[in-house]
Amino acid sequence: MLTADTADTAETVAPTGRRALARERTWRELKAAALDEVREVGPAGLALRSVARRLGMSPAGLYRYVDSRDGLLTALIADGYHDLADHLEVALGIDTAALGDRERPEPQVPVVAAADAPVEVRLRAVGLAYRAWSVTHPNEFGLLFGDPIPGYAAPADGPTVEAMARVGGALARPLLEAAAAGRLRVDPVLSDPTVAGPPGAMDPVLPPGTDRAVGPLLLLAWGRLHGQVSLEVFGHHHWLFPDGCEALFRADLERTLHDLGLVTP
Amino acid sequence: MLTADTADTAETVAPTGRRALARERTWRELKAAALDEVREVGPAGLALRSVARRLGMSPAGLYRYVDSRDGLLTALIADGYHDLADHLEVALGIDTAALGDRERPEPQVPVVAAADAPVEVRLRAVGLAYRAWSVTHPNEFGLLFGDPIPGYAAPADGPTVEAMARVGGALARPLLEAAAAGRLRVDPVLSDPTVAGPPGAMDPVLPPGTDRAVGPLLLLAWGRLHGQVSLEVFGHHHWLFPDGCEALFRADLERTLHDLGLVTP
DNA sequence: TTGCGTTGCGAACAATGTTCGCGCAGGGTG
DNA sequence: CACCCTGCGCGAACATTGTTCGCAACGCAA
Repeated sequence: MLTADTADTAETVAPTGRRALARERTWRELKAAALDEVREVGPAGLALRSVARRLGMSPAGLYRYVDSRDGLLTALIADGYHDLADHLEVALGIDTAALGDRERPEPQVPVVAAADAPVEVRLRAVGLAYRAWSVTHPNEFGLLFGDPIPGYAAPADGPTVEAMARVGGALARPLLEAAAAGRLRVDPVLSDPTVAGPPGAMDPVLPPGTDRAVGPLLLLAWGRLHGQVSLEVFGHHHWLFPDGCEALFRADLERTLHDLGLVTP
Repeated sequence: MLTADTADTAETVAPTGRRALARERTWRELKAAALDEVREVGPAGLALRSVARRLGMSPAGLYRYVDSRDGLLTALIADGYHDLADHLEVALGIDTAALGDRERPEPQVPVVAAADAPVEVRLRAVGLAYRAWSVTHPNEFGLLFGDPIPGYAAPADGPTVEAMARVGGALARPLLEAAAAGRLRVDPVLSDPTVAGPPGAMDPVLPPGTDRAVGPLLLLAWGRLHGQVSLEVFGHHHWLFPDGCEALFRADLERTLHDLGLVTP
């Protein structure tokens, strides 16, 4: 049983067969219902019996598709990473490589920077898209970046890390372009082996052979974006800072562009 | 009933009386047991019945001290903010103003910068202490900064915001000192009213009359610290970056000092 | 001592995740 | 075309959780 996972993770075999199609459809409906519930009550409030009710199904019936509540959550996490990655790629003008069962490419993002735009414009676009997705999907953001579900560690080959590698790859893309164009000012501190890590780290995100300093630079920029967004989405900025969150985010983003040497003061 | 809350939030009346002392003691034991459980199984895994078992109490008995599971969580959140603030203040050489029932000032932090140290040293110290506490208290970090508990909004006058204001105040202190010394380079973007917010925002953290740009600067620096720490603690950095987290954090911190004009390249 | 407020307990209720065994229908195989 | 059998869904059940209610015991003040 639970062939849905294999059909979802590795889409090697064609999902031919009438039965497999029905299974796939209800599996999608199940995830959609669960995602609706997460949107309403948050990741911690997701109840299997409630999504069963939405589907008009028995609670036990769900276990033909899911091995546990946490398993459903990890499936939603993987989908969430893919959704975020789709948005980031759209912001970069990429037509969302290899979208499988999720049908919708997303039109509206604050800034879209085509592939021939200058790198600073592209980095700005992907940063703003990161925030825009997070602010408009707070509960999914919590699902992806909030408390990890207790006792769970993502299997290194699981769909979760592959999906997360996609968002890392989208964030890295402008940096790689800048590095290729020689426009990236690399801080000597970041090239230090203790910072850059062993060669081969970041392999799932960065192509092999890239400058050792790009990895730390990516994580540094990502961490900055993420910090502002995380504090804002979880209500820590908004608490003492009602309306300036986006402006503050833009200011920090600009500062980061400057730190990377991509823009002159 | 539930006089413990009032006795805990406002310690106006002396807790005289033999009974009040016993009540206070079991209330502390209760919070300690709950905190132990949070440390072991995470905030989402905290079970009232389990802490009741630890205390050798009936589950119903807990409700003489707690109005709900979420109420207990908010009490732990407030305590967590205070604990973090204590660590930050210790790193700044302040003797942890007004510690009430929590008895322990904390000796070991990576860097302690006395009040007469240069501001950049002090800001470094508080930043490193922020990370050190978070990394050594991952589940409490998740409690404070992870998913907000569903449907809960901190009451504006509650103990939670007061405690959080303490950590904001500790982070702000070096910035205020730098501003007072005229050493803070203020980005004109950050003085813009749309970024700085209405006058009077950040009142619980910053003393009135401080430069309007200090608030955004604080949130900017805090967001940077927080982003790196959050990604690290929740396992997103560690996943593709085994050992360089502290070095990366230090690099970003140094970059931030530079952005603030507190250190020359 | 008497009385009252506080404290704790046992039982109970609703809701949750999860398992087990059964029926049943539909699809691939003879 | 007929058959079997695989997969799907269900009902019931069990353990565990948060929470409430009424009752018993106890400390403290009058």
